[in-house]
Amino acid sequence: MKYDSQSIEKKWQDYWYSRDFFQAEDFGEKPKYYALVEFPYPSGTGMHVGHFRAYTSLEVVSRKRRMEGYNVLFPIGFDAFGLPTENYAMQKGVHPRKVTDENIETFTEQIKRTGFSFDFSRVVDTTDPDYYKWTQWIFLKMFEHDLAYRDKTKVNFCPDCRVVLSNEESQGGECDRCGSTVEKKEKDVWFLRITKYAERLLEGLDDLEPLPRIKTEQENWIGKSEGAEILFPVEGTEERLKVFTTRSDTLFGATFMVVAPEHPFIDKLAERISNMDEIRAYRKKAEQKSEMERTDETREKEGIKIEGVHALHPFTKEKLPIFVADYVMMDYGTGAIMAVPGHDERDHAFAKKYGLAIKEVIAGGDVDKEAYTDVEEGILVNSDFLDGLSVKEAIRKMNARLEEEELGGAAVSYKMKDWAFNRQRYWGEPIPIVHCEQCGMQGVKEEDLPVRLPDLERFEPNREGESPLANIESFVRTTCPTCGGEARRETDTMPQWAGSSWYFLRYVDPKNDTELANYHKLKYWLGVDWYNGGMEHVTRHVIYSRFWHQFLYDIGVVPTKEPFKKRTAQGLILGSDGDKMSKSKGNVVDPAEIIETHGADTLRLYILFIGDYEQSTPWNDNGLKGCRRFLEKVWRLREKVGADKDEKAVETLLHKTIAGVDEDIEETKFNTAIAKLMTFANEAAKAEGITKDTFRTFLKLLNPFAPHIAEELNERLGHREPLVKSSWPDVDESLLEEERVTIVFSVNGKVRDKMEVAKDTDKAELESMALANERVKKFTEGKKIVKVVVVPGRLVNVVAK
RNA sequence: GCGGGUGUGGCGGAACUGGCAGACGCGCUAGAUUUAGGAUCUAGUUCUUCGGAGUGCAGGUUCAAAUCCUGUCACCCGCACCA
Repeated sequence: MKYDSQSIEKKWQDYWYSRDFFQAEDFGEKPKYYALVEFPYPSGTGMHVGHFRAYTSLEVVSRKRRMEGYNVLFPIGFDAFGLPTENYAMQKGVHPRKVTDENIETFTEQIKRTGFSFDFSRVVDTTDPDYYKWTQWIFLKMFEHDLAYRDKTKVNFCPDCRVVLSNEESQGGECDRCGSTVEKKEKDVWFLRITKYAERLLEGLDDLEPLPRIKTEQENWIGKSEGAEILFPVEGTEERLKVFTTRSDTLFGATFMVVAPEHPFIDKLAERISNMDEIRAYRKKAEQKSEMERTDETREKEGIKIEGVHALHPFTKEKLPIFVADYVMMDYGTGAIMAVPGHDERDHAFAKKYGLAIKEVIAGGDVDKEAYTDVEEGILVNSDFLDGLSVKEAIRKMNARLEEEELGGAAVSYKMKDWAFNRQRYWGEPIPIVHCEQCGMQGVKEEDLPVRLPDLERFEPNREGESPLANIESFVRTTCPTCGGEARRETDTMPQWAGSSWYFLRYVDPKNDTELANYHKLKYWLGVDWYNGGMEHVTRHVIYSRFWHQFLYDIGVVPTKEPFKKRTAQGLILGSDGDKMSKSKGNVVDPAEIIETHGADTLRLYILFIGDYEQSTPWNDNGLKGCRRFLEKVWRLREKVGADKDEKAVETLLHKTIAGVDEDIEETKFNTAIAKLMTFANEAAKAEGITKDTFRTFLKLLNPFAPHIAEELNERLGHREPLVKSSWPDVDESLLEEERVTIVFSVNGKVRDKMEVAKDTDKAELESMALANERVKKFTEGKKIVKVVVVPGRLVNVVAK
């Protein structure tokens, strides 16, 4: 009978899904295992092969864990708020709710047709009021703990459309919709005080088991740098200009100061500044510059001297000119720097351009020519009480001295900024805040959650750059939860990151309507044992969820400090032309189509066999066919079943395969695991016959990868117990050892001959065998044998001159 | 610029702790089967002047290097005037 993947797959999917085989059991007796994959954004185009690559890995792990006797939680859900749905709704006039529901249905169907063993009884949808009620609840708690606050920022604003644009919508300073030049508009927006958690987010990385690069990426994002803050008095005023520096040792080399254009110090001293007009013009120019322009490192650094004010060196009392320059950023450090041209390259270039003094305070280079930045060798000079010290010692001494004299002291700065947490859009969680003229900003009462999104006909933002919600009087008008007076609702919604920052907690207890999840259930299931997702999410998404989790831990809602124990990331699947898949290039592979033509098992297998799991790799239709051929070969393999006893070679190989497949799965080396299954199938096909037990063991190994065909063959073999309920095979260590091994004979490191010998042949014996070997003799002829290296079980190397 | 990663046949990729480079798959070649094609099976497939040479390139350590060290080039990812 032919291998009919379509009917087999349908049959087993019905069987599994109708019997709840994949439902996780709360407080089950078995050891728990929580495998988590990033939930998808249900777009209208259906699932992408990237989704499949992300899910098949932990799908294999989950199926293996169940066979190993674990109580596995392997959930799925939908991160369904977001711009694409809203834009689609705007264009077509269909409500985002309807679009979302349809897309979720399509995704669910595609997932089921692949045979994934998700627990479908725990599906979450971030746009469901029963879900976003808790997203809002967490926000309220953060608001109560002063972690959510409002502040002004500059947003991208299109003067023609009169809407606020995201960075993606305003690339190159032009509005995505109408092409007008985007303006920067000052606006009150919401921030989450993630910087308060910077140190803990850094520390917690030690408990995560990530790939080294994931860890360094998170460290870079947090961007901790240790240095000092120093106060510079401003001559003739009470003002003191605060700078952050990592090189407080070079303080005596500071010859001027630079402040960011936005620095409030400029406004404070406006009256004393004689060239304020010039500075205002420069400011305006800097403001119009896009981030890209301002951060273009090839651009010559330029600035403007502030006339009329000087800073004073805290120790020497020397007058230091102050410049404004846009290469200093307001949101890093203190927005002001002391410039040490002798020992900083940027400051050096700046000093040369404006003819400023360059002072050497660390001996070792020629500071007239270039900045000397070495911190290992240099010795302090021209630095009063620091002379003769190394850089390290000088920093320590200077920081202590600064503290003593109340001029500053050691300080830490983080690159990470607070998290801008709102959008002027409809399709997101409403921020549960009420503005009352009497009481100010008030959180909505817990019992009034969720603040539901009102039904809308039109989704365009209003003309002042506010969210479409601002147009709905019935939504906006409310009463103050504190004084009961008239009040207005906040109309901004949360960004897409919100719902995805805690979804893995909800899977644990998805239907709970009195708390986000029951504490005892969380205690049973957390932490997530293995979390897999895209490389592009390993910084932001993982940091954001860790931040929320740490906060929830602090207020006693979750029992673990960190949410995830292990994080991996799959590489991209490129189009067969080696380019990123995109509609415009026409190189997109549609997984739904592949399932129809080749079958789900073939797709599952190929997507893991395609290459190194963490590396990006191009799609290849022929490779896909190869996987289908392998399954057909396995299908025919059952004709070999019936031997009473296995050939010794088959038996050994089987156990090697068990050990190898097991290890490879744990190390995310799925491609080699599949290669090992192929090797076994090839050998078994060559044997006279194989036993029924051996074939069943092989099917168990295949089962996590290609469960439909494995179940079908298992059943046809006459086994009553389905593989989904069977146990993972054990390795018989005694069978792994082969009795005979191949020894390589080499001369001067070059292989000259090979020989099969008994495994336990000793060193002396191997050496004499090698020296007696004809080929070895030929290559050592006329030479003197200097040395013989014997590695038992592997090789003999004869060194001859 | 800084940090991380990767470089191996025609292609995707293997190679434990330094010990037979190229597993497995694709593609290709020849043969069998077939009216033919497809499918399947068998054999072969790094290059080669048959001495050898060969893991981006140039050195080094070692009896032995894809693997360790130094330098260098290319590509990818992240961050980026970070004080």
